[in-house]
Amino acid sequence: MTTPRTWSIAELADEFDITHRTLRHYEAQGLLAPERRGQVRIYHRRDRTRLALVLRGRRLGFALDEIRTIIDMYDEQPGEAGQLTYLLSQIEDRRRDLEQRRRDIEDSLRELAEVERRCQEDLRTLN
Amino acid sequence: MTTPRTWSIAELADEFDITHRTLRHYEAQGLLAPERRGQVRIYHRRDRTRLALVLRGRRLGFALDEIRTIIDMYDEQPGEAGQLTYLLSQIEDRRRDLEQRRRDIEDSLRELAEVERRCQEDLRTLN
DNA sequence: CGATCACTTGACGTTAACGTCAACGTAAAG
DNA sequence: CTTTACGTTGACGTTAACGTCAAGTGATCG
Repeated sequence: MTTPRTWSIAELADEFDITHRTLRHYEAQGLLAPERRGQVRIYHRRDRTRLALVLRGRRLGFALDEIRTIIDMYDEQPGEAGQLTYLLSQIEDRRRDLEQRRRDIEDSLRELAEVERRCQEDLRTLN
Repeated sequence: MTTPRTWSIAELADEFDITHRTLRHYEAQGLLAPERRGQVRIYHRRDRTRLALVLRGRRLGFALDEIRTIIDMYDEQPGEAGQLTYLLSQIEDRRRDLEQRRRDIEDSLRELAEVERRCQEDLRTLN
């Protein structure tokens, strides 16, 4: 039997190319909650996964507290029907947001391609 | 012959649901450069278009100075071959960035769909 | 002609997301 | 046993992107 792997703060910081300050900040914001061995933080695979989600949210330009509510949606254990329908409405909001972003991105990519085309054409006429 | 339409700061702010402060801020950052009739700003269709690009960049989570360099890429009139190849490399960087974001978004959408599915299943078992 | 808009500049305030010390604990290594 | 490495908690600093006054200007309306 193998003991499940854990990480120190420096190991996680290295792997994801962030600082320990960032990790402590995320913890202070309630995004992570690593185990404590005395004073020292021990990150489990679960923390690692959450961190990856946080960083993806960050790449997408979400604020940290938005990210928290999103992530909390994922591993919530919902009880009653009211909470479930509320969660579903939240999901709808998120989906709309993400789909708007996707449209924005695809528009941007199309326009980039157009600029690139003109660029290469200009380059050819220079030769 | 119809005179081309222009906008006041309030009209643009209303239309795009931002404040005049935001518009002045974008101008201070070099993102917009409306005409001046005396002291007063007159926005032309060109400014309107740039504003739309800025706001799209903002929705995508870009910083304002990134947005400026991106937008400047669009309506630059490049002369020599060196600048053209440099511009092409910039375009490549942007494209990579945007494609990463698109992947992130599609992953997020997939996971959202999964959470939604489980939610609706839970709802059914409650009935 | 005084009031009311719509607009202007200037300057300081605010929030988020960390950066950057300072000062301390602790465990292994020489 | 002291140095070194790695970790910890404050606490204040910084930057971006505006918000929020305050105080003034110019056109128009009754």
